[in-house]
Amino acid sequence: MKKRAKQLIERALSNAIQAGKISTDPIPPLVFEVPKDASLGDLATPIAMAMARTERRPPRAIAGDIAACIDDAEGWLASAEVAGSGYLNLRFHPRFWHRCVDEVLAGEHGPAAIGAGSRVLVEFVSANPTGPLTVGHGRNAVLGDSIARLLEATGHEVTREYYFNNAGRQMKLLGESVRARSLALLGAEAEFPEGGYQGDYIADIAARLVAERGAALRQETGVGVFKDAAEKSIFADIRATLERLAIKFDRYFNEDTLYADGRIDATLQELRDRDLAFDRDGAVWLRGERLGLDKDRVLVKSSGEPAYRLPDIAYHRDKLARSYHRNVLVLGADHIAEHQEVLAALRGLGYATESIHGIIYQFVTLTRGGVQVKMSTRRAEYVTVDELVDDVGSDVVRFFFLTRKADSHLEFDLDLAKKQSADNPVFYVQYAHARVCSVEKQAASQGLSFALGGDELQRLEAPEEVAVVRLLAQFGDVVEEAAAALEPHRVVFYLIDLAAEFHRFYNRNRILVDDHELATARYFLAQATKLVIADGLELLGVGAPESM
RNA sequence: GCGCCAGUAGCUCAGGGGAUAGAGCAACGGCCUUCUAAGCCGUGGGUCGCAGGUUCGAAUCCUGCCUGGCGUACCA
Repeated sequence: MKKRAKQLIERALSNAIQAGKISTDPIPPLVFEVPKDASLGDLATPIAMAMARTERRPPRAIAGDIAACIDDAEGWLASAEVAGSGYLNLRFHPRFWHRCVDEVLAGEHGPAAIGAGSRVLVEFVSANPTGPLTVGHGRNAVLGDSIARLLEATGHEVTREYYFNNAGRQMKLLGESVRARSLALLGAEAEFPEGGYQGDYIADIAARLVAERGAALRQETGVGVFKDAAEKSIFADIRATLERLAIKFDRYFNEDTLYADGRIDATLQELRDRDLAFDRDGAVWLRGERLGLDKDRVLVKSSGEPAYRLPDIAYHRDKLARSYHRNVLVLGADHIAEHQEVLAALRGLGYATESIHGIIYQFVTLTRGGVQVKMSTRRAEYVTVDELVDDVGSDVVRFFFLTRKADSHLEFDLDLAKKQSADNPVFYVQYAHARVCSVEKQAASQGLSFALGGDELQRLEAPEEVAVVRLLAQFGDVVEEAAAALEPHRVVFYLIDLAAEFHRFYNRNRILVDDHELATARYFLAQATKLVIADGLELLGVGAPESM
């Protein structure tokens, strides 16, 4: 919708310049907004107000000149009026709306391929394989996957990647925890490690291992067998959980490969070569001040083990070497500092980091009975994604996580999600889709069939009918803007608006009326709505049920 | 102390230079002999955290302050 308006006004502006009516150079950005009050028109631009100063004329006069220069040969506009303190308000002609419905029915309503030719890596989840995915990981997973869907829908070539932290101290601790539980099952003395993982899943893994290997485990001196079993088991569980949310990755990048092929050492050496790393107290440090950080940070602990940030830097070097046009990564708010360190180190190594877009989402607050629930994976105090999906289903979980922008804290009220799931707006949107399907069934059972032959859509004259079309026409704009901003929540709010307009239309008008021409017009309006809702829900990874 | 994010209706949140600030939930009152009432219509509800500043115009941008979350680990 905005695309058409933009073409018209851009041409009007150049006409006005040629006619000597406007001299501002350069012209300020041409933006359109949908007026809150539909009586003001379908689209408005404050461009004249933005030029008032340089033109040294009242905005209304400038807007009038632009309006007079509009060359609308195809007749899309019904009017272009100057309003308020200098808005130029456009109102589309009914034939424009009919065209929009036609486009939806023909499947031509989607966003433009603004990302054509652009290769994008989306890294998300990247949870350590030390336990089940929790609510916080759920937000990450759903956000990342929906961002990837938006990018794909706008023509980007997307790779979904999970950075698998299967190296380091936490994994060792995980192995020790399993070892302790296993030996206990075999009746041997085993001290549970300090700060070890206490979840039931550890005992389950130990039980399976004992069943498989028996008493031979008592001879295991290392932790390797236990760690490998735990990693394999937990990884399988994580994958299964993600699949329940309809999330699949194209690639799992294993952290241990960075150790195996020497890239950790190579990265450290390059940092040293550039004097960005130095030794102190038996550890190797990243030189903070030179990189614009507030202090020095440990790269290699005095124990000889790299701290987490060194492999992270090496991993990002690998990503950049793969030359994606954009590198999106989804991170919890607790990783902000680390993200800044990685970016600083990369710049210090001479890399351009403009392609990296970190989406930092704020924490999920979990409340139960109005009281906040504190979570800790190690103490096994958490609510898992699996539990949520068990209780309310994948659609509700996904939709819920996407109804807030990443910057906002998200309160997940467990009581509300579990007991009153029918109040969730996801049903409101899905219901609109199901209602259209119901109308289709009803029509079929009555032996009615509809076809668009010519002017039927002209019968869509009621305000609530036009209001639905106006929203349908915005779908492409919304998806493009959501993809550009990497903000799936825009699609969520759009769908709620569209569902609301459809329900209003549905309640005020019967679709299958005796007047066949009118019934045809309404039937296809409903069809178009159904198609757009299904497309929108698909972007969110939420199903569009045919009946509810 | 420093850094990032947030503060908008009773609650949860959209809007993030532009027209009279919106939605859902909660409260109250209406609407099913007719395509799904998981719906619709109506009513009430606001110092947009506070104070300055920039601007023709500020919930929106800038500065300071207050409150909350998260960081500020030789945890990841």
